[in-house]
Amino acid sequence: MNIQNDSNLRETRIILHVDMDHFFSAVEERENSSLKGKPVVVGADPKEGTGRGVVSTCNYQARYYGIHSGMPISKAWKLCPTALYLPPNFTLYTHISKEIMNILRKQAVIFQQWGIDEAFLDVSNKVNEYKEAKILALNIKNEIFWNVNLTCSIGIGPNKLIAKIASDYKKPNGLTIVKPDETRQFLSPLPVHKLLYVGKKTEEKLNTLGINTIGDLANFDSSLLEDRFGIAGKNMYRMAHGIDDSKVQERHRVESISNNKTFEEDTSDINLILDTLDSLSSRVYNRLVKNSLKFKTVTVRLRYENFETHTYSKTLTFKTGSLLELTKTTQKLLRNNLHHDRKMRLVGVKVSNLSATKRQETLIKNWRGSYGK
DNA sequence: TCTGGGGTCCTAGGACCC
DNA sequence: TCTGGGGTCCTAGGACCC
Repeated sequence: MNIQNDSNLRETRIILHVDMDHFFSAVEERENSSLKGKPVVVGADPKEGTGRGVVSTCNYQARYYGIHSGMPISKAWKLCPTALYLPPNFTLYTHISKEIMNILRKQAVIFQQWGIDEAFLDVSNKVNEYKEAKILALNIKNEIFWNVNLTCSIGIGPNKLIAKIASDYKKPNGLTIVKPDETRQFLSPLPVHKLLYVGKKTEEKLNTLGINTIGDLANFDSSLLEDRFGIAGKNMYRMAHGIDDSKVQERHRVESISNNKTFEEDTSDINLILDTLDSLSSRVYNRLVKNSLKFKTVTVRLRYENFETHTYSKTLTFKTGSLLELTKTTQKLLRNNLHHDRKMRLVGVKVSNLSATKRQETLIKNWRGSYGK
């Protein structure tokens, strides 16, 4: 692999990554000022320490107690029973997210939303140097604060990877700039899990190879990484050298629609399981209709009490938008694969292999027509 | 610790076609 | 009688993201 050849490309772009600070709990604090200064946890109902589910987001006061997103809500309760526990209000968060994304989209022609509260902006055509990019970032922070009264952290770098790691470097309300000639120094001491797509499992495997920091990874034998991790190993090695050619681009096509339900208590009540499956199918169907989509593949997800999870899918011979077809298929998949000797923790329904219905095709055609495309 | 819900992408084996 | 090579689609599982 020739690292040198890529440096020209990577030095031509200036990318911003904008990340809202503890978004859900920040919104809750904004809506109710009496929460300010207190530990706030948004997530599942803790039920005095017996609740299931996890922490979605928590503010910095709650983090002081060791609480973090993804943590079981029962553990959060043990760490801080006096924190304020709130259920997530997705309707509100989605509404505010749209306001924020509209502000950001106006700042960059090349824009990509990433989750509900993050976005990448390619501002290469808008600013000439990092000094200008910094001014732009400060303006963005001001505009967001002025309009929605929330703070964000921004990272600026020569590609998405660097920008993303930089936005996480100083929080909350941070601004971190990493110029192309500073990337190596910036990345080197950071733990490998800071890299995009290096999660818990990959980090463990890397640690056993004696790789702990991104610097360790950059100095490791690239062909050995490729042998061990395949394409992912190749990408990791490039990332460790600060190289990332991926484009900032908005994705609009939906690949799948799914709904899952974890039972309040693990159950072997077949009627409850079937009723839940049907209601999940209906919810998925409603979203299909709303988006004018048809499906071809149906997947049922079963999770047992020991957390063992299986997925079973069936691809139909035709595309359909029929609720009857969906419920028939999910019920069949469930009946053919259910283990009756174990209690069920979760069931899920997913549709994929999606395509537009006639109605959506017409809408797209009209939209293109009105824009002269 | 006892693990949500909504997604995307990748891998690997097998069926099937030419 | 023993067995190709390329391509696509399907299925199941898994890692990762917010």
